Amino acid sequence: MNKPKKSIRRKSSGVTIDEVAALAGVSPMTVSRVINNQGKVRDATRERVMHAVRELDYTPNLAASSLAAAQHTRIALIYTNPSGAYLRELLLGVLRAASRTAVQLVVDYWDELDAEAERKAARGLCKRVDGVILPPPLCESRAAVAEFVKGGVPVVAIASGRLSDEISCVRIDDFRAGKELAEHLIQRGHARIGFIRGRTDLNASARRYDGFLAALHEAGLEVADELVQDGDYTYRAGLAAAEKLLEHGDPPTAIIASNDDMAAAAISVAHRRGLDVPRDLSVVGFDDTSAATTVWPELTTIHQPIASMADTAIDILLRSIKRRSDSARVLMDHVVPHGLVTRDSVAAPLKRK
Amino acid sequence: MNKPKKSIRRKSSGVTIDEVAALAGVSPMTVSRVINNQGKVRDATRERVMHAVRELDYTPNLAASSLAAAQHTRIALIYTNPSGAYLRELLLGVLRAASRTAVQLVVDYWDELDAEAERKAARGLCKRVDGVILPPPLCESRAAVAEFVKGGVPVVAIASGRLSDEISCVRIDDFRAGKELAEHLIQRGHARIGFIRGRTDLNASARRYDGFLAALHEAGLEVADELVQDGDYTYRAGLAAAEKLLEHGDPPTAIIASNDDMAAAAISVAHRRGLDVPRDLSVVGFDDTSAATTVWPELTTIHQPIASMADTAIDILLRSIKRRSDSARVLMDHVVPHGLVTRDSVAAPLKRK
DNA sequence: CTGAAAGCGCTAACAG
DNA sequence: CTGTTAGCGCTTTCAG
Repeated sequence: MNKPKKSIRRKSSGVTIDEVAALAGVSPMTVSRVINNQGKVRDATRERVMHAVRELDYTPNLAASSLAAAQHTRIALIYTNPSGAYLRELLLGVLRAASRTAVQLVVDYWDELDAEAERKAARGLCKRVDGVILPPPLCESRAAVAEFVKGGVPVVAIASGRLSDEISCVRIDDFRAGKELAEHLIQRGHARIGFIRGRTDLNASARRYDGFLAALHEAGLEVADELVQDGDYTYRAGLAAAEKLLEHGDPPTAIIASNDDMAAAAISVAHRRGLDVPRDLSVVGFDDTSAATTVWPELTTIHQPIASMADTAIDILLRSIKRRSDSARVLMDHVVPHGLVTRDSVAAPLKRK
Repeated sequence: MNKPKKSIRRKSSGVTIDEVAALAGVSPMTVSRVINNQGKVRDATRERVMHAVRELDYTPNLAASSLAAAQHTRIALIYTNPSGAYLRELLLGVLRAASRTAVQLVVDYWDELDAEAERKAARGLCKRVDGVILPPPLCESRAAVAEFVKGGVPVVAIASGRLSDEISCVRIDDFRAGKELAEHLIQRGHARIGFIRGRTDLNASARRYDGFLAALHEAGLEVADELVQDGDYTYRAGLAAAEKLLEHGDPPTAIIASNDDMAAAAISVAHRRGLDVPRDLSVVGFDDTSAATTVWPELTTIHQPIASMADTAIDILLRSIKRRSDSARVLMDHVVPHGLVTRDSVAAPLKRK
C-alpha cells in the first residue's frame, strides 16, 4: 500500500507519472523524457520505464502536460457547408490528433461569407487561436488566407491545390488521381469519356481535369468539347451536367465526375433515361465519401485519406507554432498517397452498332 | 506597467485569470466563480468582472481548469460503420462540448464486433475512460452496456430507445416522430402508405413503426401487411424493400422509410419504374442526414439535433462522473425536440382512376 | 545521462 | 458574498 500523500485535495483515480517513476525506480522527469522521447535516456532505463508504463497501464494526463509545456495551443478548424462531405473524416482526424497532443480545438462554421465577412472573421480568430486548418473550399479564399498570414497565424490547407506559398498544405496529387481515373476507363476500352468539372475557382478541380486531359492525350484520344461540362460539386449541378452529356447525339460511354455527389447524380440521370450502369454507361466519382456507397451501383472513385491528412495538418501546425518564435516560418507542401477504389460502376463499353 | 513576476519560466502570451482579476479589482477566485457562474457573486461584482473579461478578451485556459478541477475526464465515443450517418453531427457536438469543458475525448471504432469482442473491448475501455457515449446501434448492445455498467463507467446512449435503466439516454421521441410523418402524409390525402422498417433489433425502429401505426389507427386507416417491409437501414435494403412495395398490384401512394438512405433508395426504384416523385409517389425519410439532400427530389424527413444531443450527452456524463463518488448513480432519460423538415418529395396522391 | 525544484493557470476547500 | 492557501500532473530550467 502506498503511504497516503499529504494531499488535501481529492486524488483522482488515474495513475500518475510519479507512480510510474516509483515503480521504475527513476525520477518522474526521466519518465517524462521517455514518453515524449526527447532528450537522451539510456536504453536500459528507457526499457524499465516502458515496462512500468505498460504494467500500470499509464496514460499521461494531457491537460497537465499541455499546461506545463505552455503548449496550450488552440487550433481552429473552419468549415463551410460545401465542404461537408469531408467533414466527418476531417473531424475524426483532428480528434485523433487532439487526443494525442492535447491541442485545444476550436471548430468554427463560416456560412457562405463574402470576402469582407471572411476577413473580419479571420481577424477575430487570429486573436484566439495559434493555428488554423482550412479545408476546401476555404483554403482557396485569398481574403481569409491573407488575413491569417497578416495576423502571423500559421495556416494549413487541406486537400487543395497549393494556393499560395505563404501557407502549408496537405493534399493528394490531384493531377495523378484524375489521370489514373481516366486511364482506368481507357484501359477498359472507353474512348468517349465525359468529364464533369468541379468548381472552376478551386485549384484542385483544375488539376483533376488536367490529369484527365493528360491521360487522353497519352492515349492519343481527342478531347471533345461537348463532353466537358461544369458543375459546382453539388448533386443538382451533377444532374444538369449529366443531362447535357447524355442528350448529345453521340453520348459518352463513361463519365468522370469531379466528386461523388455529381457522380451519383449522373447515375440517377442515366437511370431515368433507361440506361443501365455500368452496362450502358460507366460512371466514376472522386473522394470516396458516403455518397459513393449510397447509390446503386456503388461508385468506383478516388479515396483520400482525409482523417490522416487532418492529423498531419495538426502536426505541421504544431511545428510551425513552436518554431514561430525562432523567426523562420515553417512551410510544408505535404503530398499523401491516394487510392483508386474500384466498385461496381465501371464496365467495358458496349460495342458500337 | 506590471512588476515582472518572479517567473522563472517563460510566460506564454495569453491573458490569464490574474490579469482579469487585477483589472476588475477582485481575487482570481471571484473571476473563476463568475466565469463558471457557480457560487453566489454580487451582481455589481459580476458586472465588473465581465467587463474586464471583455476588455482583455480573456479566454480561460481549459487545460488548467481541467487540471485544477481534477476534471481530467476522459470520455469515449465509440462508433461503428452503420452509425456513420450520424457521425459527422455527433463529432461536431462532442467537439463543441469538449472545447467548452476540456474533457479528453477518446474516439474508438468498433468494427462489427461480436458480443465477446465487444465485451473485451468494453473491459479495456473501462480502465482508460470515465464515461462512454454510445450512438446507435451500439447503444442497443447488451453485452457492451453490461460490461460498462459492471465497470462502474457511466454510459449515455444517443438517439435510441431506452434499452436499460442502467444507463442514461438522450433521444428524440421516435414514436411521435413516426406518427407526425404519417400524419403529414395522411393530411395530404394519402390512404395507402407503405412503410420500410429499420433494423428490428433496434428499439428506436420499433417506436417509429408504432407511431406510424398509431397515426393510421387514429385516422381510421387499415394497415395492410403487404405495405410493410423490413430493411436494415442500408441503401441496398431500401432498394429491395421499395421494389417489393411497388411491384404490388395495388401499390402505395406514399412510402415512409425509417431512414434517409432507404428513402433515397425508394426514390431510385420509383424512377427506374418510370414513376415521378412526388407526383406518382411520395417518399419521406428519417434523420435528415446528407442522404436527404443528395437525391432528387430532396427528401421530406425528420430532423434530429444530433450535435446538441451529443453536447447534452457529455453534460450528463460529467454530472454522473462528479456524483459517482456520492454513491448515488445519476440516470437521466433526456428527450429533445425533433422537427419535420418539408422538402420536395411529398405531394397529394393522384386521383385513383 | 539523470534528478530537484519551481511553477504552468486554474479551482476545491476552508476560512472570513 | 469574497479571499487565502495549497496543489491538480506534468515539464522546464538548471545543477549534478
